[in-house]
Amino acid sequence: MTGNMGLRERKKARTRQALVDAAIALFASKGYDETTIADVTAAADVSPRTFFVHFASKEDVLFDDPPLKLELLAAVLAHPGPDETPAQLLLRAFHSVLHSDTDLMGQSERVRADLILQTPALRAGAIRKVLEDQHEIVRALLDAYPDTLDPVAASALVGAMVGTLIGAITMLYSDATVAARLAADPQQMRAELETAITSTWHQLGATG
Amino acid sequence: MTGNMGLRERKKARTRQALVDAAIALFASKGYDETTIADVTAAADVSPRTFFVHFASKEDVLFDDPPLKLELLAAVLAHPGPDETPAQLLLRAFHSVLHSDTDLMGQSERVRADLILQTPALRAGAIRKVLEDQHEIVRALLDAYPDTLDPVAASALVGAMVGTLIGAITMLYSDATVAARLAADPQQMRAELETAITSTWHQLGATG
DNA sequence: CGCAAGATTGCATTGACTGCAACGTCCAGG
DNA sequence: CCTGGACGTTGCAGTCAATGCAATCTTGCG
Repeated sequence: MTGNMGLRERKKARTRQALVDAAIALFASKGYDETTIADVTAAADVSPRTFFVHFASKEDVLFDDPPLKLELLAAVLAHPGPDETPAQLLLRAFHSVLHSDTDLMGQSERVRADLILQTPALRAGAIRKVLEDQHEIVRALLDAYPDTLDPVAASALVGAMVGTLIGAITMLYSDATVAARLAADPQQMRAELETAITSTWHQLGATG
Repeated sequence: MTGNMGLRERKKARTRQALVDAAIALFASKGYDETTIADVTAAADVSPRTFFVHFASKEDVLFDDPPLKLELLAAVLAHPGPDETPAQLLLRAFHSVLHSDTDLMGQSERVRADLILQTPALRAGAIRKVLEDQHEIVRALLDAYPDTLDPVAASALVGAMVGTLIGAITMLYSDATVAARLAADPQQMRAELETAITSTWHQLGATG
């Protein structure tokens, strides 16, 4: 991957990475709002104008790679089992992503998560991304059940899943003691999310 | 309410309303990004500086009154019935809000909803507001079940409800034919949301 | 009337973001 | 090898949102 590009592209990738690293370091030490683009570009030793060649906005530098494994999710959604309900399919897709090799509690993930949770502007940006992804999930789900599922129901279903996860994750990260416990054991995070989903859905089903 | 304030406050309120009206009119005709604060203040016949006396940001002028009836929600949540589960309480609170006299599909609501759905910057802002509200709902729910409910479960539960609603509402508004049908009959919106919630939750409960 | 509080305004400044044109470097075809 | 075009980078000028400060004008009250 990285090896077979020309010197030109390697150089470009290096400046991009320098910007990301500088930005995260500065955001973590000084705070997001207190860090200017000029600060970041100075630390990365490039011109301020260059920042916007690589990123569309200040917050975009933090969302370099997608946190959600959309492709994997879509792949699972593409093949519903016989007699599998949409909700069951969604749950199975979620499990696939959860048990893939995604790093959920790595070092840089922690720093990023802290920044996002602490900065209102970043919170909004992160959720915006998630909502965009949500739309694609809905589309994939509708493709899986083209005749039997109506759009509103599909969107509500996906919204419920995403909402459950966001609710759980938000609380897991914001509670300091819980966050510390999770940081110690990455496996714990999977278990937490697992029980959050199953227990929540079970309770929701028992309202009728 | 409006009558017993002095001339001073009435004037201030009038200025504020003039700004809101001018902003919505201009946003609707020219688009949000293409409308500057200077345009709005010129149309409202006040100084540009005055805008920020009334609103903290450009998007705030659209979120003048909260779309979610938080107080009502909190009031219901404060009095759980005996043997009522958290999920049941949440559902009951949602019903209360839905059947209050809130105008869900009024003219200005439609314009606002369209603007928010079409403008990325506004989507982010709306979500920020919803997340703040969500946090308060979680707190109210935890207060209702201080000993038996753990924070992560509560947050996941509320996230599921809010997520379900956002998913349904988004699709209801973005589908043009559906939106037209709803605009004709305001009562329809309530029914639509009602079935979205109950049917979604029922399906989620049948995943185990 | 006269004064204090509050509403509005002007001015200056910061910082995100954009369009444009220039300048250099890399890479391919001859 | 070397030359021309593609591409990464940069500087410059400009727009616009947002903020702090001080001045001005209006309202309400003694």
